[in-house]
Amino acid sequence: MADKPITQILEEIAMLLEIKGENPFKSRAYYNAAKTLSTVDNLNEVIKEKKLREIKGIGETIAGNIEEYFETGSMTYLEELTQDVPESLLELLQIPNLGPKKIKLLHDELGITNAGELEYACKENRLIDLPGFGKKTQEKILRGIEFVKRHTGEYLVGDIYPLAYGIKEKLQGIVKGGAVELCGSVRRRKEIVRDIDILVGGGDPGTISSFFMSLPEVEEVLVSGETKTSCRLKSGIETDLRVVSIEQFPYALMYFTGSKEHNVRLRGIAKKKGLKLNEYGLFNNEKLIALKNEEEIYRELGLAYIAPELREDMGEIEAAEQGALPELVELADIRGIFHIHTEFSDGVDSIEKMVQTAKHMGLSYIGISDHSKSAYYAGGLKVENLLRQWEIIDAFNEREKGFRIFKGIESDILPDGSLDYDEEILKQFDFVIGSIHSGFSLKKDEQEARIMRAMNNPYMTMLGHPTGRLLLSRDGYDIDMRTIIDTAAETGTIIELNASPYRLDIDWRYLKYAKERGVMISINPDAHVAAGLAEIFYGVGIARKGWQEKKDILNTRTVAEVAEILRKKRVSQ
DNA sequence: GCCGTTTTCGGCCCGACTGTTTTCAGTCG
Repeated sequence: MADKPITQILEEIAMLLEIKGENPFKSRAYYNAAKTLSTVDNLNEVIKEKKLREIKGIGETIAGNIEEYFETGSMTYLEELTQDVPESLLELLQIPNLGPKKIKLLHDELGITNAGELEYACKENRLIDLPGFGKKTQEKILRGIEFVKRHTGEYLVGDIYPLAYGIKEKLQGIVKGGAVELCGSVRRRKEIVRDIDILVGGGDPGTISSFFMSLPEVEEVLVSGETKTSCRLKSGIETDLRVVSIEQFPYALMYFTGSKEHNVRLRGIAKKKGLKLNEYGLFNNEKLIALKNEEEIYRELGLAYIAPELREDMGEIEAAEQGALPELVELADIRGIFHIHTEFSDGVDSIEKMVQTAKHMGLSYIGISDHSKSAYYAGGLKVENLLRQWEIIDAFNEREKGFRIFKGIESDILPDGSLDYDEEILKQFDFVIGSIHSGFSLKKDEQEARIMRAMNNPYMTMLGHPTGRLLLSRDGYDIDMRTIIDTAAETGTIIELNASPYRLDIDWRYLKYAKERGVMISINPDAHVAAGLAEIFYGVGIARKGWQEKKDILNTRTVAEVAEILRKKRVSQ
């Protein structure tokens, strides 16, 4: 069976077609097919039963290609394509401001096939004379290459967590009576991870390591020793497995969870008490102080238990000494979800499907917020479509008393800081998320002024994805987040913690400040498909990293409380 | 390449911005 997921193959074909300069709609057909298939649960079955053609967007040609790939492990069409356009050109699409047309020109005129060659060509000033290029473009491309290089070897937690969790589960299946835990940045719930650390306590190291190395996820074995095995997975990420005795497990868990900075502080505290702390134990004159879990180790050091998410040496040790740690919000505290797109704009699912999924998750309300009219690319809602959506929502709320849909919008914040509809419309929403989707490169003071003006609008309930960053691919716009948080505090505006693994924006490093300023946070998945609601999980992880408690989060509140909070800003102004 | 009671052929989302131009192509969202 084939190696790469079929959706990835289809996307690659789409990109190759773009670079080749073929009919753009042909390329889009492949993109669309990839997107559609990524939401099909039992894809293998569908392919086997020859039912691909029944899916909208999959026709004879694409279905045939997919079937060939599944039966033979290769695809003639893809192979033909890569004869003309080398696959290595695809990596150039990662570079900002570089699209298929320019890449084709670079390939045809300068024979460039990868990022390294392109960088060299920039340094040699060979791009300047190409038609459509100039000095600025060359500089931009060079900066873009730097950006991409800075982030190689980094992965989105959303891509890695399910993978890591799956491996953990498999290991758990063979380690009887022992313990298996994910450590490192994954356990600390960082937004970006560089590797996966897995710790096993108990069991035979040889057996466990062999099992790990033989997993289908593994591409190659890098290191294979007594207690440590390192593999590169097919996804490219390095994964370290360590096997220790069950007695060593808590100390090793603490040690391999990190962060390094947190560990350094802990070892310092141990030293002051005349003790020694390392991955094998806490020792008093070489004599092990036997402890059963991390809680006991922290207690022995005179500290309250510090949750993994907080272990960044950003004030948690001092707080643990003083018994002033926060009681962190938990996934189970979430009662409802805002920032949901539906088929009315660029989402794929209906309001009903979203409600159904939310109910299934045990939630008691959702807030629908499709794009506003200026967001053409995302099918932003004209007023007549809004009215149609409101009718559906009103009818639902009338019919079902146990679940509430809040009427909202993700309104573009226009370049002058105004919102996208007249007051007459705005006042009919239960909530308005104001977001920036254009004009990313305004000067810092202009961008801040724009956002601040929007926040001063009494109808803007919350600020969506405050920096607009896309993790590992685009920096956020240039703003001082503290200024924005201050304005949120002054205007009573809620700040979104966008839970999409691509964003995780506001950054957790600012959440503590937001808490100090009394700014309320809403953890929003920005879901464009029903399955996206589950991404709230990543948002809760980030909220915990930012010291957020249940009371700090809008969507831990009951329907009645939420309704009251959403109204507060507009009646107070 | 896909789709269809406006269509089996001719559409398929489109406007802003940038840098390159002298009226526009490419990229982005």
